[in-house]
Amino acid sequence: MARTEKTGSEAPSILWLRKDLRLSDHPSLTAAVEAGAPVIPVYVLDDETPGAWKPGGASRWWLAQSLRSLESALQAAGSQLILRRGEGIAALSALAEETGAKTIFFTRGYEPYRRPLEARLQEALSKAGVECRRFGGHILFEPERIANNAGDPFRVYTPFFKAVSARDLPRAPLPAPKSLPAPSKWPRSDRLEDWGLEPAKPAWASGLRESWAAGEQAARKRLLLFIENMLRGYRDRRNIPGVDGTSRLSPHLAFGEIGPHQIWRAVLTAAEEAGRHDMGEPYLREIVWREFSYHLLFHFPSLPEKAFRPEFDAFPWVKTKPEWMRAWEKGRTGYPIVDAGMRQLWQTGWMHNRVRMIAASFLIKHLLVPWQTGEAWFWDTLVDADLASNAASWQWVAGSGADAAPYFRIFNPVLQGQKFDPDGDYVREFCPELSKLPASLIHKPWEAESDLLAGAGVRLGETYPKPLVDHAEARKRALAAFEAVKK
DNA sequence: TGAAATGTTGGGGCG
DNA sequence: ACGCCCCAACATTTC
Repeated sequence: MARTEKTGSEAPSILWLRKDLRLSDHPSLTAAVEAGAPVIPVYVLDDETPGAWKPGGASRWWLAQSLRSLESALQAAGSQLILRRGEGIAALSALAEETGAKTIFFTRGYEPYRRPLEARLQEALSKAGVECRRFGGHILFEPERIANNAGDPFRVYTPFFKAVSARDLPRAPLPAPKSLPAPSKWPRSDRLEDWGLEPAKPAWASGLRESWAAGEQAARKRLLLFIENMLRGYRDRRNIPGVDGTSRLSPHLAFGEIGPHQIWRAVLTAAEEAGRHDMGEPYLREIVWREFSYHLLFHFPSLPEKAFRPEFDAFPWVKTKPEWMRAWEKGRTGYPIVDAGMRQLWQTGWMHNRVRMIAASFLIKHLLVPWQTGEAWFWDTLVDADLASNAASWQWVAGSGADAAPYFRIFNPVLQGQKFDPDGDYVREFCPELSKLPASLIHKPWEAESDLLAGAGVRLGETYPKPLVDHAEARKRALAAFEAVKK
């Protein structure tokens, strides 16, 4: 029987990896292994499929680290990672032909450009006699299966959360296979170094290197650390950017180094063991926000480009001022909490969620720059860049999204700073030129007496910028602009 | 997962 | 003692 021929001439399967760079809790990997044929894992760097959101700079850096990590994990399991570059369908068709593969396994995606890609792949390969087998795993529930009583997708978070909570618990995570059956002959692979995923200037990536460890092992370690030390205090600490109170799992989730089922199960188990059934809820609500974003993107594929509420198409954005945009990007707006956030993003590829809301609100409402412009910057600079979460969150802040913050809800960057960074620790870390200011003034240095500023070594307009816009004036202007979208 | 404007209340100063 | 005003402090409404 062919079954006894472990490494014989049996037709192999291809395991097409994308945002599922892990071995555990990986339904398509498990299915490929259980199918019994040799498995050829492949990652295709596809910068050519039209309409795709190509990974930005920070994501490409992370991807390189993650692929390295995955490669060694696969080797430890007796396998390899094949790297190919090019248009996805062509690359996979070629690989199937080279290897004589009869089946291709993959995890489905929910982005608008991935869905036609998967459909066309299936069409192309079936003509060549190759079977496509598609699995879930990236989110908790398939979007087709979650709907309200009318059969429509949810547009409001709370009912969505209730509907999801009422379902059976997400399935138990799958264990990683001990080993992957290897083909007798491995196909050619690109060299990762030749892909140029990491910036040529090492200075740019040094902050990323210092801040993160990519890969499945690091992801699981972080989850355990978070559950062990931080879950209990999450409700109170999650909004304070100056403390390490969040999970920081977002980049691991974005690349599929860990799956939401694993997180869900681990959090619930920890809560049960602590005898506090509801301990995990505040954090799991955030996981469900991610879920909600994916479902929204699935049902409304234009979410990354177009306002969910069409009346916002008429919004009178200010004609883009490149120098304002540059100031925001580089953390030179003159509002310390905004600038600290934007610098954290630039240096570490990540920004605390509370500060994301403040910085995004500032760009949209104080500077009246279209939310898509900020979305594009985040897409390029975030290591956790994720089309669904990014698009849904920017639209949430803009007020144009499903279940969004009302437009007139305008964050006051001074009050937000004082409320969530009361001692100024966060600002001090990322805006060191302000670090000698007292907490009472660190969020509004322009109100400090000149000798106090001098004593702290601050020269407004030189060492640290004056506010780009006056808050009260900007607020009035934003509210006036809002009149245009009121029906 | 707001902020600011506006309204209300009640204590205390003062003629 | 009384009415009047001022203005925190808190509550409600509006943006």
